Amino acid sequence: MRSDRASVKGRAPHALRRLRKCATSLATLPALRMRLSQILISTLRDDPADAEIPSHKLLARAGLIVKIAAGVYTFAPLMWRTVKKFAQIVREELDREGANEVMLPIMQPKELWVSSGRWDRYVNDGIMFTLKDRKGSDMCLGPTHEEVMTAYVNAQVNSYKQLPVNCYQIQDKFRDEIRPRFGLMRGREFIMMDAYSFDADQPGLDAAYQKMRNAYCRIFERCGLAYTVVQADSGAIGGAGSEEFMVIADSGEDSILFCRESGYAANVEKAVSKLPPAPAGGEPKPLQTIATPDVKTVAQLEAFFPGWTAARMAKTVLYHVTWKAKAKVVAVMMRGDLEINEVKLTNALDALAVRLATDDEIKAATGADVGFAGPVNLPEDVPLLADESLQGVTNLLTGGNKTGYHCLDVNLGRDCRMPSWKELRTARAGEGCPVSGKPLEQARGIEVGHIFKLGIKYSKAMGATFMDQGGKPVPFVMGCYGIGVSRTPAAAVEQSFDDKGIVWPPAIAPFECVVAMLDPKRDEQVALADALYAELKAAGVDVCLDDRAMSPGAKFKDNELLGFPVQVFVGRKAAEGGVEFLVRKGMQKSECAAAEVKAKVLAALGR
RNA sequence: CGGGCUGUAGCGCAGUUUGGUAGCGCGACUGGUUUGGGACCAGUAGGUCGCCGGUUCAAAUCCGGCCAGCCCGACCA
Repeated sequence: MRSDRASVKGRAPHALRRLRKCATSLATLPALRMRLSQILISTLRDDPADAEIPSHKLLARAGLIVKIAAGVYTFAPLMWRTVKKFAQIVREELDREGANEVMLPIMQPKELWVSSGRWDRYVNDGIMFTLKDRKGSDMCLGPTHEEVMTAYVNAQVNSYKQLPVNCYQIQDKFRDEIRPRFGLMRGREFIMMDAYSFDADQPGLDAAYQKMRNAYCRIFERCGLAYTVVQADSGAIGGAGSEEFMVIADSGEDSILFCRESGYAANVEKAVSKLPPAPAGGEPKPLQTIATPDVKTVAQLEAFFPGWTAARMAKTVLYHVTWKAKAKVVAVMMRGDLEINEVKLTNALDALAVRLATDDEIKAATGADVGFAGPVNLPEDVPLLADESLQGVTNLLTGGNKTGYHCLDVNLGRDCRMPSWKELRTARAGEGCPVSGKPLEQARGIEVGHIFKLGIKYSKAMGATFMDQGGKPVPFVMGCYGIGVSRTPAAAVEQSFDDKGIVWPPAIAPFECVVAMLDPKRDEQVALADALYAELKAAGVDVCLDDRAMSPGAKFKDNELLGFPVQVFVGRKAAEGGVEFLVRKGMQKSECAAAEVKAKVLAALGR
């Protein structure tokens, strides 16, 4: 090796030496300037027709993202700078916790997914992009990387002495979303950081999880985002816990409930609440069946039976439930004034999926048309679940299981089977916080991060084990952790914009500062702008020089739209050393002397 | 997967009802005049009207099929 190297160098081929001579010496190159005139920027005057939410409109109008297909985008140079800056923050904070950055393949063989048992489900759900290679072998584009990472670590780690291990990557992900929308928020190709921790036992996992949680908090804090950590549904996987990091924004796809008093916060999919009890039904009365033609909804029943409030009614909703090997129609009872949470229902049944039964399925299962389902005389083969809110409630009003009839004074267990009690209710704003009892508040959130205690689901399925101290093979105890790397900058825009355009948080702005010469044909403006650029650059500011030939008005508008946090305009007062200074957030504009610029920029950036 | 809407120049749109051989604004290009809030004047280029088929002397326009995109539904017993 050593001698090979030396000899190659010593006998460099003639042609290679010539090549070297052609290269320009670095010392003779002019100082590097980030000039906007050399960066591909194409802002639009109008909002694109297909954009709905502010971040999508603004990112598209600023030319920062360009759609190539539904949910598939090109990142323009300035946007890519932003994404790279965010990715770098993610890297720094994960590395601080001892995680290892790797790069896993996007294209993956079917066998890997079969080994974890996920191939059929992902293919049937249509969420995975699949393809065949020239030999006809099935491949897929990774929607997530548990399989690859588990296989990788399993192959490298044999002993408990090598644990814990935490690896992550920042990589393109592919999911064939049912409905791609909102620009970068829900794309079919997107960038994600996914990390996976491997521990010997549960306490190890708990510690790994906590480290990641801390890192995530630092990441979103550094970006200047208003975010909250909420309890999240952990899906059919179960597990000890899962939390989501939510950026608060009106356009968020998730609904969260929270309490200022106790700090309780949860995704509505998971949230629980304290509920005012239903009005007392009194001592059990005899069951009655009453003709209620065309009365099908709770609202109609309240009108039909004056005095009966929805809280004393029990609606019976029929669901078509799918498990791995079977499917069935299930009856679910809920207090009339409350709503069923389908995520909780799916979990309670340990099912793959639930959906409302069709009219035909309802008729087949209950013998009655839609609107008249109830527990009384419900066929034995239809499982009966009920929400805990109905527990102990006497003399209920329910459907009669017969078209055109409802039952009054139904008492569960007496007039029908005793249902299986579950917590199935959707918590709502205004109901009591489960911790403090104070009314819960509601907000919309954009999920930018999700951390998850996986346990041994994948390691067990895939036979990924290490040798413990007793010399026995034991499955890894895993955690997985994701951050939407392309989504988070979009969420930042969603949280920070005004009528003039984007207002980037400094930490992830394409540039922290722009120095714009309003007339690049005037030597004194060019010279002053260039000097200020050099001074700011030397002071560690990520600055660019706007030397584009445009009218002053256009230049103001363009920079406002692009949203650089600090903007310095060199114009007609350049000869006297005067410039204009703009803090984009709040649009505070002032004039100052060139000599003050550096201090003002650093102050505006909080340094 | 259902329901609705849309597809005409790089972008935003009109024209389709009542068929007659394609237009507006922005943008682009050339020349000139400009230079503090998306400048002005003159000129130029750019469109198989999403695709395929049908009706017709004639189709952006009418009919059929397909494709693409967007919005909504997925709390109703």
